[in-house]
Amino acid sequence: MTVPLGRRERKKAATRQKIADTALRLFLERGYEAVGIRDVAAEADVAVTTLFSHFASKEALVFERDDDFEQRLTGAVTDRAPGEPLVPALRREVRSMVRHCAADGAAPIFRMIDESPALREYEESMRLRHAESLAAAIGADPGLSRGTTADRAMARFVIDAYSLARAASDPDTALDEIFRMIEAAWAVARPSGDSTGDSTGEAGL
Amino acid sequence: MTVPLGRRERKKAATRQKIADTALRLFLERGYEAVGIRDVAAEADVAVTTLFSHFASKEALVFERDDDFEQRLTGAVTDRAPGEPLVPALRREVRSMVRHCAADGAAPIFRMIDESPALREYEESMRLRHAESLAAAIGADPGLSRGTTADRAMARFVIDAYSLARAASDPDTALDEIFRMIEAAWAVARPSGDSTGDSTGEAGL
DNA sequence: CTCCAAAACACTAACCGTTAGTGCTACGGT
DNA sequence: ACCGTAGCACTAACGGTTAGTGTTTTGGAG
Repeated sequence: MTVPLGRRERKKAATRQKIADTALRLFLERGYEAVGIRDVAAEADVAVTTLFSHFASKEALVFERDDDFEQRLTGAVTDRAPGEPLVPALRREVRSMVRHCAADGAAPIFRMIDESPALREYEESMRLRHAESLAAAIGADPGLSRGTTADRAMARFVIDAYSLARAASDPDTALDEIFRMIEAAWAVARPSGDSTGDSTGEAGL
Repeated sequence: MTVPLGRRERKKAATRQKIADTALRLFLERGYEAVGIRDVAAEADVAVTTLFSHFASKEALVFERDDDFEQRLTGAVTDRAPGEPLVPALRREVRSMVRHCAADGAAPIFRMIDESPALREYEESMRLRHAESLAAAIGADPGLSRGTTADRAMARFVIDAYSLARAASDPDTALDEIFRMIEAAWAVARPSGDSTGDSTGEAGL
């Protein structure tokens, strides 16, 4: 577990990285839709099947580092300062993510995403998966969880905030506004019936 | 506009309906993924290109009547009883929609959707389009709109409620819980900066 | 009624993302 | 030094989708 990366794994990682770099370069040069999988494979000097053994789909080439996003979200919940309330921690993290999208280095990539329906669609369904993880992270904290349904709703709202803020002309203001709404929603979240299956004995109030 | 449908349009509509009916029948008989476009076209006795002139994609065959969904949502906003608040009207409409999904007639279709990743993904991105329409409907009512950002967030939350309730083991309870959160969120929605680009002279307060 | 422009429809052939099938080769553990 | 595994390659195909082209149907104008 202590990173005993052998030659094989290093080579594999190198191949993966080479494919991702090549793909991103070609996409930015010629446009996402104008570049075919066969082009990327040829330019990266690998077979098409090899490319698909590293990436599940063409879109996945663009969101190579999407695990980071997921881990930052769940980390904001699990690693927050002791006693810190949930919503501000999430807001801080989401704000940082949104800003990163507009940073000089990442901006062209996100412009490309916004211009391609296929990529936008892929990103949204990726975010939905992230929401599931976030909901699980919230639900795993006994002092936090307010029932499966409320946790899931919360996670969705947070993802919505990210999505909407990124698309807004003034992301910071939009984010503040949406998180004010989220804060209010979370404040009243308190299951009444809770027939969601995980009756873990609500230690509420 | 008073339905002066000529023979041509009637024939066209009939062809479209025949394709949709055939497709749904085949999908339910053999499973969505097991049926190819060429199968549907052959069974409906049309050319593949004709099929695609009526439906934009294979998935669209399943969600043939998705306009209804959109219009019911926006209608719940625009046609609500005078003086009725927004949130209860939306909750009523969404509840009715969720129940319809579980009704005997529609249940097999929605089970098929839930079992196919392609269909689930398509549905989610369809809902996102519906959310845009809903946000526009809310924004179009001067007595309702609380700014572009809040309206959009609200629309997303409502779509989330639908999605989550449909997946919940007890949809009715889940819907109540989420809408309690939505109600609270809407209550605090009030733009402060509002530099969302459409500065149409905010008649606020 | 006749003729025209438009639109629906058909057919072929292909494009593109993706996968199955089949090996070969190089690496890591023993 | 050896063997099992896993990474990689290649061919060929599948399935959704579209371009290109030509034919039929239809509603409307004269």
